[in-house]
Amino acid sequence: MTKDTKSKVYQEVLEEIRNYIVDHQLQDGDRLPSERELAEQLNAGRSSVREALRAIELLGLIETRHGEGTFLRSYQPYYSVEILSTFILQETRSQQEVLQLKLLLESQVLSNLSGQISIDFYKKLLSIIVELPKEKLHTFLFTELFKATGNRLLIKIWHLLEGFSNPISFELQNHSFYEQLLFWVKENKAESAIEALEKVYTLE
Amino acid sequence: MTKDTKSKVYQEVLEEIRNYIVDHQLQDGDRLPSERELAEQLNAGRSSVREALRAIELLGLIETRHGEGTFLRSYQPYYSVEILSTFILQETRSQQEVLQLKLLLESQVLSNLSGQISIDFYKKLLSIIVELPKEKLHTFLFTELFKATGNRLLIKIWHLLEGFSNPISFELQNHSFYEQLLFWVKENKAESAIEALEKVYTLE
DNA sequence: ATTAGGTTAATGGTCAGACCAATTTATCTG
DNA sequence: CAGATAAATTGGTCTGACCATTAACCTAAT
Repeated sequence: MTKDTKSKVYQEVLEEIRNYIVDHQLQDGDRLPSERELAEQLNAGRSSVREALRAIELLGLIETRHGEGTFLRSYQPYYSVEILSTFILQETRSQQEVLQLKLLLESQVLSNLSGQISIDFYKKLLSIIVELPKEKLHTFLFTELFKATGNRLLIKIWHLLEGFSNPISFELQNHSFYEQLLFWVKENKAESAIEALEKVYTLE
Repeated sequence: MTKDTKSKVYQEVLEEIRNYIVDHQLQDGDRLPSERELAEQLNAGRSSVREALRAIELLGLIETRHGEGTFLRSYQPYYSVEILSTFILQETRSQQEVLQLKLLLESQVLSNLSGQISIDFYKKLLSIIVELPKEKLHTFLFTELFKATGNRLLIKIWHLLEGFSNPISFELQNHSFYEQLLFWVKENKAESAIEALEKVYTLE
């Protein structure tokens, strides 16, 4: 018996596209082969190729431009956030897990950067924070901090979690909260920052 | 000029399906109309309907069963996360970053469980460790520890990192190393454990 | 030589129809 | 009534056709 090796064509296409990207070392903005080319190369129908592409598109990994082609792009939660938000609301458990992991990553970055950020960087962030609207504070600050760690993979995964958790995120904190957070990190007091952050995540 | 009002059909179908679910108060396990019904009701081609359904399926919101139909299911981000992760991992390609993130997650779980594991659990793990071959020690121990945290998403992502870091993994440690690690966690000395773990990851 | 305008080719967007495969439902038969 | 059989339903896939948009090319007027 050949086990459950029968996956749908569009899933195989998904795999192949991934391989193609790897083999050709495609970067953000690079163009994928046309739907017709892919269909022929992968020995599949164009409709199956399209199913795969639409799925990837909804995830926000590619961008399609009519008449031009299909292009790779840096991950951006696209429609997915909107669609997912409708469904997630009931599923508190998985949502809880997303938040938990998000908190974990954020705590770690605070810890990693504790006492490691320069005065200039600190002042720069502070000056931007002041002018930002309340709802953008969290994303901005942590995006910058994650960038500072230099780990792109970390950033991507965190962004991914951001996208999934956005609609139901925790209660918004004001400017002083994030200024305090940043201050603690600068002063090598990440424990205090993490503690405060955990409090925000767990109250609901 | 009504500018950006031209969205793709499959996106409108997405919307309509969402509305349908809300209007009919569908629960997990409930069945959606067939592809042909949807196509007719929404005045769209079946292929467009399928593009929408495939996209939702990849997101983990529905499940399709050949010959039966399409069913709502509890939201599980893990499937799409897997796809996304593979894309992201392949894209960055920096094994260093993978290891870094993997260490991060492992450190965090050690810290989380520090002083939290029961004697029984400790003894049980210890007894298994003794009998395991050297190359399975790391995966086993951390799999159990991650399980203990109860976050399935966390486990999933960590497993992915495991898979990708396999070829370039660090030098294998012997049994006593992992026994020591576990001991530290039990004794609420996660700092020591993390320190030892970091040393293993960074030497090369 | 430059440029404006139009033609052509490539590409994504969409639909219709056909056929297969898996499953359920209805029907027939003993 | 139970089991076997046939029909209908549904997802899975491919092909071909046509439209809309874009880019590339070519031509002709300046």
